[in-house]
Amino acid sequence: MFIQIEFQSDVPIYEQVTRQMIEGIARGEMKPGDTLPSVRSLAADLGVNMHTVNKSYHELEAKGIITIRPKSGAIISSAEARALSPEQLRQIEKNLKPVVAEGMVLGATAEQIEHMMKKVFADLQIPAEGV
Amino acid sequence: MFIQIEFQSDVPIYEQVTRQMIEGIARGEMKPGDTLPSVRSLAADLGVNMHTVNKSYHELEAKGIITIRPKSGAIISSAEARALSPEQLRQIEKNLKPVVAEGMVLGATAEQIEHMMKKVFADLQIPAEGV
DNA sequence: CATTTGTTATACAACTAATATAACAAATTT
DNA sequence: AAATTTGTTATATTAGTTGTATAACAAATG
Repeated sequence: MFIQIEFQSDVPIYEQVTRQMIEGIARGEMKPGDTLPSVRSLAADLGVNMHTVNKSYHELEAKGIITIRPKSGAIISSAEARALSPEQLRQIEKNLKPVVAEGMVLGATAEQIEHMMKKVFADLQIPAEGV
Repeated sequence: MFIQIEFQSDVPIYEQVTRQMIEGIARGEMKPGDTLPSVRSLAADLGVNMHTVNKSYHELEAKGIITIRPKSGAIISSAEARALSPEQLRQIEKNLKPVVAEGMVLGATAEQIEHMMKKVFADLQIPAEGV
C-alpha cells in the first residue's frame, strides 16, 4: 500500500487516507482478511499524527469496510460482510448526484460522464499489468 | 427555485446552496441569462446570513457557472460560456473516483453503479411533467 | 433622489483538523 | 513471564473553517 498525502490539499489528511485505503482495496492491492498497518506505524510512515490515522480507520469502520479489534489491529472485512444495504445504496447515489449535476451544468454529455465513470472503473479494477 | 437547507447536515450551508443551485440549473428550472436572487433576499428566505449565500455565489462563479456583476447581481452563464476544459473534466473525474471506489468496495457491481448514475441523470434532466 | 446591490471590514462563537504528549490496559511477541 | 506493541482515552494547543452579526461604502438600479 502506497499512500501519498498532499499536505496542500483542501481534502483533510484523514480523508485522503480513507480514500486511498478504499482505492487500494478496490484495486485488490489489499484483500479481505488483510490487516492494516498499526495507526502508529502508518502515521510514522506518512509523517502525520497517530490520531489522524486513527480517525481515518474509524471512518473506514463506520463505512463497514474494516473491523477494528481493540488493542490488536484493523482487518479488512470480507466482501460478504460488507452488506450493501439499501441505505448504503442511497448514500452512494446521494454522493454521486452533485458530481453528476456539476458535470452536466458544465456541459458534459451523458456519454462523456459515462465514459469517465468507465475510465475510473478501469483504473480501479485489478489493473491487468504495468499499472 | 426551491432551496431546502438541512441545518443538521454535515454539508456546509453554503455548499448546500451551491449544489441545489447547480441541480436547479441542470433541471432547467433556471436557464442561462436568468438572474439569481440577491444575496440578501435569498439569505432572508433561507433564514441564513447574507455572507453564507455570498460565499456560495462566489463558489458558483469559481466553477464558471455564474457571473457576478458587482453591485448589480449574479447571472447564470450560457452553456457555451461554460468551457468544459480538460482541466474541468479532470476535476469531475477526480470527484467521481472516491464515490465509485467506495461503491465498488461496498460490493456494488459496475452495472449497479451505472444504473445509479442513469437514475441521477434522469432525476436531473428536464423532468417530463409533474414535479 | 432613494433604494438595492455586491463589497469590504471587523468581531465573535462554535466547530473541525491536526498536532503533541502521556498514560492505560489488553494483546502480542520474545 | 517479561517486554513490546496495540488501540484507547484524556488533555491541551494551534490554526483554520463555518456561520452569524453589524456596519459602512460605492456603484447600480428604480
